[in-house]
Amino acid sequence: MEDNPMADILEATHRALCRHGYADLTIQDIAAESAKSKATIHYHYGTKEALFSAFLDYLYDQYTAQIDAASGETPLKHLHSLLDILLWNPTEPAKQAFQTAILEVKAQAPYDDSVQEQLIEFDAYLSDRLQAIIEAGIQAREFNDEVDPSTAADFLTTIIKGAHTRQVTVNHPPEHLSVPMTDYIQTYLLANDPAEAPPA
Amino acid sequence: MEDNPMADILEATHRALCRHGYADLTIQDIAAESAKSKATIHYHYGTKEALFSAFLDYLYDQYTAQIDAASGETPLKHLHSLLDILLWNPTEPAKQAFQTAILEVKAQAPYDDSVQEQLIEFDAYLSDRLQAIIEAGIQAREFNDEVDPSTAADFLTTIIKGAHTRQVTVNHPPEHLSVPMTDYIQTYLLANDPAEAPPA
DNA sequence: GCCTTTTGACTAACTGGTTAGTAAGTACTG
DNA sequence: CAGTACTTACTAACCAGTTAGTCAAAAGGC
Repeated sequence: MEDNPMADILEATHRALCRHGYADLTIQDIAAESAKSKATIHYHYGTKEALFSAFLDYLYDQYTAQIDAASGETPLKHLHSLLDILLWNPTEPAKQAFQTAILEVKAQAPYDDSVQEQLIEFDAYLSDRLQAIIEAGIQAREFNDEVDPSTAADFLTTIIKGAHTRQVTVNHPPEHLSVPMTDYIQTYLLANDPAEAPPA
Repeated sequence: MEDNPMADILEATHRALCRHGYADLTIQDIAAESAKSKATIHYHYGTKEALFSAFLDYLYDQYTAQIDAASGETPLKHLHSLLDILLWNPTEPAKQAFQTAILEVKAQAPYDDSVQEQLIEFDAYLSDRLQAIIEAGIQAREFNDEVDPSTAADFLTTIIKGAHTRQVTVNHPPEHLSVPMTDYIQTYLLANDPAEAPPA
């Protein structure tokens, strides 16, 4: 399309992945989606494995950009903005197929060191960003300074990943997280003038 | 082995699943693991899909039994016992392969209604048991009666699933959950004589 | 002898990857 | 500018390997 065959193929991979899932993703599917022949895909990327590794790099850039797009006047608002992007946003059925395919890839990580290394970077980026927001909140005296930013960021990361997994496997809407998540932030993270502590 | 070919095949399926993973699980693998021929597997279970559906039923019984094995003198101890079983226990590398295979199955749920229905039962059983424990804790005045048992059980379920996903995909040890999880239970669930509230 | 269980041999479908070859554009050379 | 060499992009045809599922025949128990 845009006179860049390599990029075309990556975009076609994205579409084919959503349409067929990772387990059933064939070079032929990608070829069909890119209006090229199967051999052309091999010509540009060699093996299927090499293509997919390049695709994960391409996804990583999108992922970090999405996370960086979160913003807010205060650390608390920044945090909520990030949660919006990661939890309430991917409810759309269009992105649901993508979430499913990503979970398939995650499940393949233990069988493929290269994939696992790349997924670790995804995970670390999110966790690091969360930690930075929490540290900023503490510094601004908006968050409780007794909170350990690393532990709390790790906890939030686990919750987010759990929501994604349950959404894919049992169709559990991430909206259910809204109340307990807000409560957790309110009670744990915020620098409470010790007035009230409303539980879930 | 035990003069019950059907059961033998299910156990062989378990072993083959751990050894090869779900994506690479073939009837031939199961046959090899059961010391039977491929055709014999088909004779007893028909299609691969039917076999795997029966295998999930078999797993469900094990899963619920494992959850029911949790116990404690008080609801709080009961809850910690259950978390022990679900989080700190599956660290052993033997069970790690199994966790990985299960995540592969979870990722296939959206493509197979039958699998998804079965996985929903797994999820619901855990969430229901957690809810029952929380309700018992409230009734015993050990837990805060302002907590909504359904919401809290759902939150805990999501956290547990998130820990499993991260353990498989990025080798993240569930032990990291210990501190924030204990804090959450302490601060949220427990009926605090409003003395102290130590965050993470 | 009959009914269940088991098996080896086979097939149809599909997959990743290879190869020989085409077409079009670019760079170099005299 | 004409001709040649080289490169990029692409393709149809093909290959080797794998897999779920079938089937007729053999083995085993009662």
